[in-house]
Parts: sequence; structure tokens; C-alpha cells
Amino acid sequence: MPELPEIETIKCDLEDKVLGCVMTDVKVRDDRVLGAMKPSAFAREILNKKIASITRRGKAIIFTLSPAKYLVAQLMMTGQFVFFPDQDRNAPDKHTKVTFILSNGGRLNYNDQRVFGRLSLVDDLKSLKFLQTIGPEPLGKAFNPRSIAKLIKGRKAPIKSLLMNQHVVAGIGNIYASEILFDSHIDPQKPAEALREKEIERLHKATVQVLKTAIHCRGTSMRNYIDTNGQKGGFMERIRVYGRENKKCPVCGTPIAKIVQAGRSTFFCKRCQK
DNA sequence: AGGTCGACCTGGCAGC
DNA sequence: TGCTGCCAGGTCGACC
Repeated sequence: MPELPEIETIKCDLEDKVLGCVMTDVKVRDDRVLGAMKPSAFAREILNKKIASITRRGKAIIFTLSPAKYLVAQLMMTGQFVFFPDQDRNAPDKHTKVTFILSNGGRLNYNDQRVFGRLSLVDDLKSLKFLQTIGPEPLGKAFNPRSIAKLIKGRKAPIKSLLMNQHVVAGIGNIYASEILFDSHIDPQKPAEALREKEIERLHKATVQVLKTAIHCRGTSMRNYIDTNGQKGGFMERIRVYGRENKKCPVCGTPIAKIVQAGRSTFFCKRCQK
């Protein structure tokens, strides 16, 4: 899925385009994205609700609706929100699962090729378990070298796996985990508990730097990610190791290595990252 | 408890 | 051209 920078980009765009709008109609084309909720109930409960605020928590987008409802979108690997200012033009994409018709005359499509994503409509955010157990925001004050030291204490898993663990820190996925560790000069295979103080400081600094730069560039498009305008992200050009197996390390020229950790590909430089 | 793996889905692409 | 197998940015539950 889109990771934190992509979700943040989508969230900010949605604020510009649909904040304050009322849902005048909803068309559910594939009810699998609603989980257990019936499409008729989903449509009935969302109808005439106003989008009062849009926030992000980790990789989730939270629409606070008025009166009192929350629509929580988890885009997973291939979810997209694409906005059309004129609802009469542009037929739905073949992967459009839900269309929201809005009071500003626009239309918001939720597309999802692999149908891993979920749209949850709830009365109370506390009913969503993942929001109760999610780790700190990496761009928030609660994420700092001291708190990282606490989070990784006694954890023997490779640091790469922990960086991707949403219970440890929110919003980092496979692409940015590799990029952050490259910038930190840390071997992704290193057990988290073995990180020294200096390394934790570098990890913190690189995490903030990489994520902020990626947000500034409106995210990374490896495969499916597009923003609400259907545009790709600009961080692609700044990717240093992800997806670059056997290409030269941008720092020392050593061929980039690819390994598999916890079932996910990791890319790193064996010379720069120790 | 912590860590890893398979399952969930669809489609693009490399290789034959 | 067409088939097969592999791979994909996430998360959950099962299992060790």
C-alpha cells in the first residue's frame, strides 16, 4: 500500500477537495471492501452526512462525519481515492469499488485492484482494534531516540521488521523501511536490541528526514500508487536502494543486495550498512 | 510474548 | 501468441 507519505498526500488533497461536503449518494460496486457491513446499511448510514474533518493515523485515513460517524479507509496495497470535480464525466474505473457523490458536484471513487483495502464505518473509533494498538506517529513528538530505545529493548527481530511493525511505529512500510535504514547506515538484519545509542539517533534522524522529504515530493509510485488527481508521486527519483537490486550503491558503488526478511524484500548496501 | 509464515486478491511481466 | 509461475508498497490469524 501506500505508506505514510502517500497517505498524508492523499489526506491533504482530500481536505482541499471534499472537506465540508455532504454525501448525497453512495454507490457500492463491490461489497468486499466493506468487510462484514451490508452495502445497503453502509449507504443508508453515510447518506446526508457531512465530512467534518479528515485526519491520518499511520496508514489509515479517518473521515469524521457529522452527525457522529467515522469512515476509516485502509488502502492496503492497491487502494486509491480519485476525485472528479464533475460527476457526469469520467465513468468509473474498472477497479472502482465505491463511489461517493458529493454536494460540491464532485465524485470520489474508491478504487482497489486487489481488494485488500477496507472501508469501515463506525460509531466509535475505539471499536477498531488496530487503532487501539498502533504505535507512535514517526513525525510526532512521541517518536524520539529515547522512545525508540524503549520500543526496541529486548526485541530480537531484525530492525527492518520492527520498523515495519505498526504496533512499534505507525506508517512505515517496505519501501521506506529500506530507505530509512540506508540513510541510517544500519544493516537491516541487525537485531533491534543490538542497536547502539548513536545508531538509534541516526535511525530517528533518517526516519524523520526520509518521510518529510517523501511527503514534500508527494510520495513514491512503485506500481499502483496515484494521488487523488491520478498523478504519480515524485519521490521515485530519490529512491536509493528499494527495487535496485544489483545496481550501484549511490554512495560507494557496491551492488545493492536483495534479501528476504519475514517474507518481504529488503534492499541494502552491504558496505555502507553495518 | 515475540517472531515468522501463509492467506487474502488481482494483474503485470519474464521466461519458455 | 499464449501459457505458467512469480512478484507486488499491507495486515491478520495461526503456529512455533
